[in-house]
Amino acid sequence: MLDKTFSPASVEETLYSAWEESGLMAAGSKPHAVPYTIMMPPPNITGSLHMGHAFTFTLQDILIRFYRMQERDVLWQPGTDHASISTQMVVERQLNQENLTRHDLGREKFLERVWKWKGESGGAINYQLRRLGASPDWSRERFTMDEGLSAAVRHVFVELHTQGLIYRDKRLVNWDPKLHTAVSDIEVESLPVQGMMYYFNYPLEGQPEKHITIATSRPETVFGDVAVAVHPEDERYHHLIGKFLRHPLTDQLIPIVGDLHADPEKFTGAVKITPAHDFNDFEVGRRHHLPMINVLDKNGCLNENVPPEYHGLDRFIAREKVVEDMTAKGLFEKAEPALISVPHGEKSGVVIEPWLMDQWYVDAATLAQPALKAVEDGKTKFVPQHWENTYFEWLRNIQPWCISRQLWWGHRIPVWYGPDGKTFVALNEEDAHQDAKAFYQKDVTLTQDQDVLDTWFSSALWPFSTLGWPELTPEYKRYYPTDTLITGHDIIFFWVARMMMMGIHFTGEVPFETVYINALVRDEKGQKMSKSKGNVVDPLILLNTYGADTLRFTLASLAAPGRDVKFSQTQVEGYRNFATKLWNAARFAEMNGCVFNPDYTPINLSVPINQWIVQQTLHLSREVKNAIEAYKFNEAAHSLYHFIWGTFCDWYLEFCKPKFFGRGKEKTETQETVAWVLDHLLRFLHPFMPYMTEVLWKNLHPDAGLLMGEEWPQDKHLPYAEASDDIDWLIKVISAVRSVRAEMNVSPATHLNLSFYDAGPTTHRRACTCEDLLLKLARLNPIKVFSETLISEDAKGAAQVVIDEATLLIPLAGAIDIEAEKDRLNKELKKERAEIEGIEKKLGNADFLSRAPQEIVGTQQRRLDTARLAVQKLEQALGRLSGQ
RNA sequence: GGGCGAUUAGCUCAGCGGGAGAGCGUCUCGUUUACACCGAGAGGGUCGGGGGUUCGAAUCCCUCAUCGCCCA
Repeated sequence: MLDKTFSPASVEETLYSAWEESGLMAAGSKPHAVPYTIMMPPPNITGSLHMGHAFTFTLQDILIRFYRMQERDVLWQPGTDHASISTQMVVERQLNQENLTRHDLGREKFLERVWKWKGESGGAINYQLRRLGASPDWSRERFTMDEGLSAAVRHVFVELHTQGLIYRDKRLVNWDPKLHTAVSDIEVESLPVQGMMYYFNYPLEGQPEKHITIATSRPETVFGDVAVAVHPEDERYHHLIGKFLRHPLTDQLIPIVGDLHADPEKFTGAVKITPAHDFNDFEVGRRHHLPMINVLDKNGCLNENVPPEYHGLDRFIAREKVVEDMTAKGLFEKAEPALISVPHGEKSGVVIEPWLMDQWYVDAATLAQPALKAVEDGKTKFVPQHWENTYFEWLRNIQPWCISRQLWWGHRIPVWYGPDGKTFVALNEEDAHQDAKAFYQKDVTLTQDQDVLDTWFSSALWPFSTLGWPELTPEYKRYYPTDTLITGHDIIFFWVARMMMMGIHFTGEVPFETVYINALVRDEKGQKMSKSKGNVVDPLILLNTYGADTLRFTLASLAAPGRDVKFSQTQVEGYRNFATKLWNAARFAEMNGCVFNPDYTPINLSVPINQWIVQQTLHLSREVKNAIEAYKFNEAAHSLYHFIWGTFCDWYLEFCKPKFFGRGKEKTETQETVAWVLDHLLRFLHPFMPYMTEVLWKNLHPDAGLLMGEEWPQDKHLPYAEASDDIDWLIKVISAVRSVRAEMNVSPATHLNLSFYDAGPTTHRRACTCEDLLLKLARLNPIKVFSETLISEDAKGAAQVVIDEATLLIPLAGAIDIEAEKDRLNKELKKERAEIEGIEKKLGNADFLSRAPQEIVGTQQRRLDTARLAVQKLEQALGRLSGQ
């Protein structure tokens, strides 16, 4: 016997173990089936489960469980990535508390420390994922720094280098002065900062009384100025192009150049050029062959390339001193407050410095071309499609990808340097030595590059490196290319585009057919959840409070494509209630002996309600299947909610009650049908609510295996159209009587009398076959059905309701309020007349008749006929009332 | 400045060319072989404004307004 309520906490852990031990999560158990593969975006090892994870992994698990039930050979590949910066920061913070730095330990000891941390506390998120009920193939779990995946990284590096697609270059990088590493341009966030624009006068060479006024927000970089640019067509300045200025603080001569970068509309129209410290200036410098003077060190302090009194000053202190000195020299014009866009490191939060240095780069522009084409040609599709614009935009304007990081934790760059600085790129040190020996004709000492690779370099290989590539393993051949990738839009640049580039370049195939971009989860006010705002909802608390099924169903129901999700707890409560509703329905079925009969088939049923519900159930099956296949998780959830609550519980189970009172064939058929429908509903709902459905499944099929391993029902055609219409009619009649009862303030306890007048043969038949249900659910005394028209005399003190051709008469005990009844009928009449007016207008339009599809015209005609009949009947009913 | 998206019932949102919908909330009433985390009934909207295309527009196009997000 089922408990009075479902208690998630008491079953989830046991069930999860049962699933895991069953082997059903493992790929490869159905060798003859078509594979279905999702590469789980690897959370980073420092992460813990947040709502975004809960959302995206719920959707992935729904697909995985669904396709598993569709008899596919499913691989959901789990794992974690090593997150160079974040992980290193976590461990460095620990060291700080011991008053140590990583330099005190040295590289080797530090890495030992990181591995130790990883073993103890890294990847906790994978246990939290189990709480959510996620069912990936844990036996295949991978980590980006596993030996196999690391080998793939080295292989790719060496190959790309051989092909000239990885190279070393001196360019501006985004330098993080706190973390002492270069970071990717997409890991830099521009934030508006309230700052100052300073206006300085740069005297003209030979005419010290004249000057050009430039505006800058970064006075501390003046020592790196090598020119001043003006727009070539700016009338104020163009005669000065080619002339020189005297640098106000260094006395150097710097040229005035004409360049389109100078915007005449902005500030003074003249801009100082500091190629070593600004990305735009870097380009200007290149165009005009200007020197580059680096004036900052790795900490963001001024270096030896500045006058001695500035040497070593922090950039922000130097800024003030420059302003003071300019003022002292009389070259300070003014300063005004301005909102300035300042680059900040996403991880460190400090102001990023564009800094000139040698780094390793990937020629992303070349790799981007096939990646662009693959999406343009539809080989990979984005859902919702508009996200392809973001992908296109980034790939079409892609910059060289700086892949070296001045960190210790990560894949060390497989490059060795000879005594003279000659580089040897090799899969391992031994190969490098061999190459070096061949080159130098003797043994030499090699030093490996100190840097590691960007974490995304290894993540970009995830779809195939996890499958054993570059070995052509059976898994790689079977599961690659994969089917679906689900991830957030914030990761299109970082990861999706890079997997596409690497995947196509190295395997010749796109890594996935479909990229589903899931929405962002926001708080109930629509704000991004963040720790600093304190509006973070912890999914683990929700899992503890409501259970995994409720959280999953809530998230699925919110997953309308292309729209951010506003998450509030009241929604969760609503879906908790839904789960309880299903639970109680299953209990009700059990209490009434609804036992599943393996020999039951839904094709030879005799009881209309059973014919009706099995037909509806198969319709639901198609609806849910289509919705999931189209990634419309919200529609699938909505269909299930509606069917289970609104159709199965509210109507069907109520219809069953009178049948359960009886005995014999009708009762048995109904009991078995309830069990059959429940069986189906559990299958449909399983991808969304795996735990509760599994418990109810066990209760329904004590001897069967896990629902997780069951199949989705086959589609069937059933010949029950008539029953379907009959039950629709029955529901209409019952609802009408209930409505009259409520509007006329008749106590629900009272049994009413009901007669049908003007009844045609169908109504006679329906009233006869459905009588028991009608009496019970509308709370009526035995009904009468007449083919004759109702006369005024009999309508006295009664309410009248029109359904199809028939008029229902409901005599109300005591005096009926005739005015209230007239109002009620007039309201109906008004509605119907408005309907007629609208349709007549359409049908009176010759263009409509000639141009609209026949099917539409037919529908309108039928609607008009129905409405006209209703009006006629309502007018008669009103006429009878007026006669009293 | 460029791009993308949003604007529909009190709130949160579906619908995206042919009958304005759901959940929550509100109001009224509660007789029942599961369920008060319940049942029955009701009220509530010129689908942001304006223009256009179409026989027909919440739905397609243009424009304006407001609000988000991304890029520069």
